[in-house]
Amino acid sequence: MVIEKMQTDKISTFQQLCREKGLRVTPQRIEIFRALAASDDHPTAEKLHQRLVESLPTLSLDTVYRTLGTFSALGLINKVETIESQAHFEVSHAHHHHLICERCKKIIDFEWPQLDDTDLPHETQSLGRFDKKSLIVYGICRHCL
Amino acid sequence: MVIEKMQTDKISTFQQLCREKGLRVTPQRIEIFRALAASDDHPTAEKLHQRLVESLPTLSLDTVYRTLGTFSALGLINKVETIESQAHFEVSHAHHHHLICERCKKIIDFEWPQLDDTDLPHETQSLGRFDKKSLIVYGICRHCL
DNA sequence: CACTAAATAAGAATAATTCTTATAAAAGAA
DNA sequence: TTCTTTTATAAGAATTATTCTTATTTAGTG
Repeated sequence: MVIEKMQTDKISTFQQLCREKGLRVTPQRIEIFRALAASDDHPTAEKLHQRLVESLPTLSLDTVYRTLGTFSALGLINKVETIESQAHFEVSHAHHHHLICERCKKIIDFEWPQLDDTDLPHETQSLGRFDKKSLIVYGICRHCL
Repeated sequence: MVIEKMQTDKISTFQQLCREKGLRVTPQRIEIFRALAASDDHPTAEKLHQRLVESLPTLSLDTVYRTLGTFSALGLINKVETIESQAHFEVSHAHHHHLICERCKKIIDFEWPQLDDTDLPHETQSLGRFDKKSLIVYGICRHCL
């Protein structure tokens, strides 16, 4: 799978992936993807832009937004939803969920295959076809406790 | 519990609740709460305002935002997080999760006590104290199928 | 009824994101 | 390679969602 490949060698297969999807490989796209893949936090577009202007001084914030949107539409990255106004992003990898610290707003990934494999309650079946589970668990992280 | 009371008779106990919390009972607050309690969708602040200007022609959008913020801080209502930019709101009731139709963006409540009662995977315990689970399941609703 | 603190309306301000347009640069063809 | 076509970018304007400022109004209390 594409996603699996990304995990083992995120950057080197990136150009390949773009071509498969019909996307041009631009320095901006490479750097934005690289920066996001190298992030262990879940940066906002703004934050990524701040990090990237050092290596690409002319990079516009709009390009970061546009590029993240493109990647997200193709499933290369995910938007992480929080209560906050700014969207957070991450490179796609094995399906996972998020812990969010209510104090410092840090977002932590965790996997829960047991949840992924559990069927929704029976009564939801009549409501439509819902499958993509996204769990957010709020609390206080270790550092803020 | 307060929340339980709300379910059985949402409006009539509302004034009582405000007083307990030290909030003044204003026509705006009553109407905003009433309108939200009467909603079976999960309206945005903007949408609520549109509905309310008919009965309260001078109501400002700012007041809707401010009031929803106040109610939310007190736990009377919840902000529902979606990928979209606008926040959605609902009156608090028994803890529940959300189905979101990717096509029409409709938000549907469902309960899953089994999930609520399940402990998080063991390895999350070292990361902090996380308890409030909020599950969103994406898919296609019955009408859009 | 009068007082005081809190809430509101109105519109300005801010923050996040998207759009417009002219320029630049990938990818493919010659 | 060079040319051509098409897509992507930068810059800044525009839009959207939300919050702030300030003057005015009003709920709660004595």
